[in-house]
Amino acid sequence: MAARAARGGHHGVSIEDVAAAAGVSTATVSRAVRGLPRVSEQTRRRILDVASELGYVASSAASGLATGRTRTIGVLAPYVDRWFFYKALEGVERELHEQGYNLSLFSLDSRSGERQRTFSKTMVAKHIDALLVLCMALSMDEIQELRRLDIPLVAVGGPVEGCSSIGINDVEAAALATRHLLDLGHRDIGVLHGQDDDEDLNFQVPELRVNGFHEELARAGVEYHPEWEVRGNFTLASGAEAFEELWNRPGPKPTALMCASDEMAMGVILQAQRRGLRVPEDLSVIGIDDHEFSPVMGLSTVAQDPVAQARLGTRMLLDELAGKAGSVHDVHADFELKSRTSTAPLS
Amino acid sequence: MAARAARGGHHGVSIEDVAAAAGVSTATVSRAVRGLPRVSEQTRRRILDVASELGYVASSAASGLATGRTRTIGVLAPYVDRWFFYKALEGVERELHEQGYNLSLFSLDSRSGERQRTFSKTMVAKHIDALLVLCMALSMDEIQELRRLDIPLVAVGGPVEGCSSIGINDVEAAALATRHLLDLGHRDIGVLHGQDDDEDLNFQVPELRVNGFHEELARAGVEYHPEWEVRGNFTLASGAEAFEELWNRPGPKPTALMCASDEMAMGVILQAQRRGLRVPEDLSVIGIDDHEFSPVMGLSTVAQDPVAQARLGTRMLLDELAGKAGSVHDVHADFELKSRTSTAPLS
DNA sequence: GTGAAAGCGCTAACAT
DNA sequence: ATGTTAGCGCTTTCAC
Repeated sequence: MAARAARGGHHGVSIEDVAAAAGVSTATVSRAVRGLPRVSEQTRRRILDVASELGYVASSAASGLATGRTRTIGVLAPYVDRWFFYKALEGVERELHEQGYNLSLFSLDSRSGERQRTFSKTMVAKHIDALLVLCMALSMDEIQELRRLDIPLVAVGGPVEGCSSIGINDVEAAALATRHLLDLGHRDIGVLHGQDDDEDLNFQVPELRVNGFHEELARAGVEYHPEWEVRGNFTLASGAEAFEELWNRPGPKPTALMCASDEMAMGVILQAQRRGLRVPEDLSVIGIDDHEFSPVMGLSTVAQDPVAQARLGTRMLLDELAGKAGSVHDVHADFELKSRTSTAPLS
Repeated sequence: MAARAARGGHHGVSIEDVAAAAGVSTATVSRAVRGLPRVSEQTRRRILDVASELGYVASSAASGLATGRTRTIGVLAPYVDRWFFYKALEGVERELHEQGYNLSLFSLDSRSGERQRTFSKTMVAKHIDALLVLCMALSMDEIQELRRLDIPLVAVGGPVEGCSSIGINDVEAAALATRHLLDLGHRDIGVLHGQDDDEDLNFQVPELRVNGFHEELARAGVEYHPEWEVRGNFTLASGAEAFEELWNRPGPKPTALMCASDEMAMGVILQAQRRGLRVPEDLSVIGIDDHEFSPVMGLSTVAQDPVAQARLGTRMLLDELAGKAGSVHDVHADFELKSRTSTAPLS
């Protein structure tokens, strides 16, 4: 109570206060509170007691200045209000706080003013010990800037040039989804792309998924219909619109649709039903992701786990910081077919 | 290029490097880079040039230590992977980065180990200049701890004892949803609660929404049926389960259902359709929130805007930090009925 | 096992 | 308008 009046600062108990109250030097307090050796158990306990009594918490600014470490890692993402991103964010957060690290969020999209993604500037720089990049579409310049930061870097959910990344093999995942449709006997299969005009998202992912689709079709010797190819931007609304566009085109319709994301697949299903089509009787639909709504929607999908991917990426960063050089490396995350009720054999 | 070799530090250009290169003192550099007065335009420009050439960025630890300010504000939330939360987070982030502030995320739920929500400890403390609390259920002890931090505090999306908060009037919002159903002629109305066993979420919100429902019913002189009251936890899955539970109960069924959140409302609709019910012909359903899926689902709802609420809360915090005492205060955010196709007149 | 003291890089009086 | 200097609170040799 009275202790804090001792020093001038109106705010915050310093290490000196603790040292004084415990009758030791600040060096010893420092060792004690950080659990370092070279402190007798007896003094350590006394110091810890005094510290907690005084409500002492080390100033991160001060220790950051002294050590050069902030115990904060940054997350760079184009959005946070989209499935993969908020899931991954949750994963990073959990892993980090289990290790006593802080998470600093940088969400930069082209919406945010003059596209002044000055992240390596005032923002990211000197603030964080490592950086995790979530499916950002980065220009070469931006990547250069990031690398110049000279801190551990890892990408999650989409490759970044010259930087280890963890994520599923998008080509294979899309191929698996496509194969599922083929296995059910479908031959007239359309595809809903994931990319539209989104300049923030990692551009490779959508492309890779469509490649997987094409490859699998080719492998099966099934004809590819460009007129059944349509574009969306990963959102539910875009899925609904894409369906509309596809169905408004003249000519025959596909019996199955492979969508580059669950959100779009759900948009397709909803819009199809509104148009009086039955899923899966009239149209089979499969997605990629396994959104939390998918089980209830009965959406068949190729599931991936962003939380696990993000945790893994975070752990690599932390290991690297702990001195285990080479901890950060490329990893292909698991994915798995989940067959539900939005897909059925061709009747 | 060669400049960084000048000093011992292998990492990072310091203010001294810039000062030396520009032929001025560190004090002048400090003023110049922060846009403070008392620097001639000429020297300022020279310093800025040198600084950018050297890639100088001030160490936040050092300036934090010197000023006592971190230019970081914290966000405390039970989840980040749920609608209100990721939307609000997006809002905070945008507002913050426009002002050159950083966002530090603390997501604490009872899942995270031994419920050691030690936020006021190592985590939050000394790390942030202000804190925004997102619909957290806080114990009295925890609230005490937070207040002891002695930094500006604001709650968004649910009242926190002894702390200004911004959010919609949940009672009125629920009443509005209920009134919509009444106006359509419905008299047999069920309600889907928002709370189940969630100890992390702010407990008041679910309760308030149900209160609004009850009050509106009473006001209209319509009988309340406890057997049409069922509980969920704000998720889609819980909505589906709740519908199932409700419909499995013996006795007559309601013709309309007021749900405490859109996610649950969507779960209800999906499950109802699976059971062969038509929405809205056989059952009208209304939610609260206006989830991004709701327009496509045709879900009628009482819309609120978490992004705007979060931005406002953030701005208040920033204003308070800027010295405008009293900037943080209670605000009731807007909400609005959006009538779509999940509700229809009683036939 | 413990203490003294020199920084870490910046800011804020206070000179000039 | 610019420079000097004394910290901010912690960590970390290096003595003892």
